Amino acid sequence: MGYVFMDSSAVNASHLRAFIERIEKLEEEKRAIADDIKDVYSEAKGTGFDVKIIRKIVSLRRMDRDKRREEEEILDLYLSALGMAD
Amino acid sequence: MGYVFMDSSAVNASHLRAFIERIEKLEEEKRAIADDIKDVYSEAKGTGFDVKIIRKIVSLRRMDRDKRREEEEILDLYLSALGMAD
Amino acid sequence: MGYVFMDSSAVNASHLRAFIERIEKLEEEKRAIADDIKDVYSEAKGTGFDVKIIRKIVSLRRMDRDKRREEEEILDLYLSALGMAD
Amino acid sequence: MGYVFMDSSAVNASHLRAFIERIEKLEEEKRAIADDIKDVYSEAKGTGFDVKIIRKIVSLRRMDRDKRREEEEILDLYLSALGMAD
DNA sequence: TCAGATAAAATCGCGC
DNA sequence: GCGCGATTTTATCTGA
Repeated sequence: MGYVFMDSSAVNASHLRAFIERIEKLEEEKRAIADDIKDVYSEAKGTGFDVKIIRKIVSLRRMDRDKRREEEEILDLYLSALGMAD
Repeated sequence: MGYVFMDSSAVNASHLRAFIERIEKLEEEKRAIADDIKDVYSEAKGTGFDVKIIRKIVSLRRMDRDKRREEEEILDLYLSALGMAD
Repeated sequence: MGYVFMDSSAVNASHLRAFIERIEKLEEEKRAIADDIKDVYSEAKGTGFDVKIIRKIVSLRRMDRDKRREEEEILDLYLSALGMAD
Repeated sequence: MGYVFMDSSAVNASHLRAFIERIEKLEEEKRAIADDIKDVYSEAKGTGFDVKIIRKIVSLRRMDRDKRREEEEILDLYLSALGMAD
């Protein structure tokens, strides 16, 4: 703000503003990517694919990934419980 | 309400009240079951089981069920797309 | 399991299985009630009510109840402190 | 795939695969940004800010933006109706 | 444009 | 008290 001496409210306000700007910038980027995803679905649809099926495939592949990760986590839990954790 | 002739606001209010009471009753039941679930976890913990592991097992089994259901759904989608739906 | 003598792992496994089954049964019941609640909202909607508003009413009433309960608890604390608890 | 002559199924499969990969890549990026946002909130919290309040501010500012944009759109409509659109 | 489904954000509640 | 997972509420999207 150009002032050398600022009371703590001003510092706070300035910090707060910075946080908010970073968040809003990131949210804007996120929204842009969401739009890109929508575009890809549209393009796929325009090429004759069934969007519903593609969504389901993507969803199933995500579930596979999630399940695999959860299985690794529970393995770690088991090993910990057995005192064999790395 | 005991009145034979009610204007539509009264009818509305009465209906609204009935809906709200049904919802609140159901939510109370739901809360009671959530408490029961908590009790089972506590009991398991008291028997020496690791709650975290049980939660993970329950979660994995739920994922299995979900995945199986999604796979059936996508199969239906494929069959529909091929004009072979039942 | 039909065996008279089981080692502790088997006992453990059997207990664990029982806990998991109880939890899953309760979770299923909870889910069923959640569905019922959704149905009531749908029915209300079909009767011309605004679901969003009903949700808000239910939420406000829940807050009121919680507030009242908390006030009663504070009153109990006061009474206890005064040696006048029931 | 290295083949000059592919039947249409292979072409389809290849196209489908490409769409799915693009979607998954974008979803991964989106998730990464969501994580970044969470990190900023955490950082703000660590600096002593109330996350709930920051969320509310961000939300209000978003509403303002939407409202402003909507008002501009309405203004454009008016101008169009008057044959004064840019 | 609306309902119904899907996904995201915010909130709640638990265990550590 | 804080992260983390579950739940709930809100917003978005798609197909009719």
